[in-house]
Amino acid sequence: MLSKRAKYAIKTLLFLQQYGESRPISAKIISKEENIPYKFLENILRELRQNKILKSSRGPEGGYTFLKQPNAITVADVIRIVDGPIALIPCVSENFYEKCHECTDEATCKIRRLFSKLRTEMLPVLDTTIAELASI
Amino acid sequence: MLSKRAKYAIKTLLFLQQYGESRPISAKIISKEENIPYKFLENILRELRQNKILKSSRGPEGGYTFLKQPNAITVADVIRIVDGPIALIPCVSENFYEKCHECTDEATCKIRRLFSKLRTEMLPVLDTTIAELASI
DNA sequence: TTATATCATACTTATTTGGTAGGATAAGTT
DNA sequence: AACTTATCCTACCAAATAAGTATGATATAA
Repeated sequence: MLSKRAKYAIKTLLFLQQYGESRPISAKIISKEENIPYKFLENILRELRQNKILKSSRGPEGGYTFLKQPNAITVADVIRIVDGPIALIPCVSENFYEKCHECTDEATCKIRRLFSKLRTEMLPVLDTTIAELASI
Repeated sequence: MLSKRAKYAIKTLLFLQQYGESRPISAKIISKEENIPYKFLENILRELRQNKILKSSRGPEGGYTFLKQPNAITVADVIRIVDGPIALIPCVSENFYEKCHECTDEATCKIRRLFSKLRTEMLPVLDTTIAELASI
């Protein structure tokens, strides 16, 4: 399951794409409009900034805008930052690889093979950019 | 992420497919061979039995065999029984549908649209049967 | 009758998720 | 300078879920 955190993050980026082209948008506004708990949103925004997706400006009229362009940010990027791996088992993850604890032979593991295929099918869908997603 | 429970369940079914055609296989053997904590495995086996995937026989020489045939059990079936929905957000799940809490309009929700497509891509992969998976 | 299994309920423990609290810091406005 | 509006940061907390255990009852073949 996608976490609320990730869902909020995507919603936030879609909101910024729609209203934040020129001026920064504050967490307060996003929180109110997208129905996201304020303090929780702050955490998410910080994470997006630390990962070079957004930039921020302080003070009145401050808020958040894109650092990376919306047509260069994929949904997969956001999920990886916020939730971690796309793959459903760690041993087929490209970005968060981990050996399965009980697995004796990765090369012949049938589950691994299936979930590797699954990841392969999932990725193109999640490689949709925020810009594309907004215009769907 | 796939839970360990689900992974163990699939491994168990693969094991039965390989060694349990004729005689029942005990939890003890599966536990040892597949490296699954015994008592935890018992829970999983019970769930699979209650969901008409396996049947059991008691006493010495007892154990578990298929009730449903391996070519009629899909990986998706197992995941649904053990973990719940395949879909990554509840509002696009066929078998475990739930409205998203903050969502105002499901019909126009772009996230919903994307994750609906994602589910559509995932399903054919997970509709692989245990029999097919064993012979991959 | 004994050994080997499943069966059932309940409990525990660790991790993750979804937040909150409280205050520091920066910047624009008056 | 004071005030307001905002981000920034660390830490904490509560509920839910995941993963695994404990204890004992029940059935069955030898």
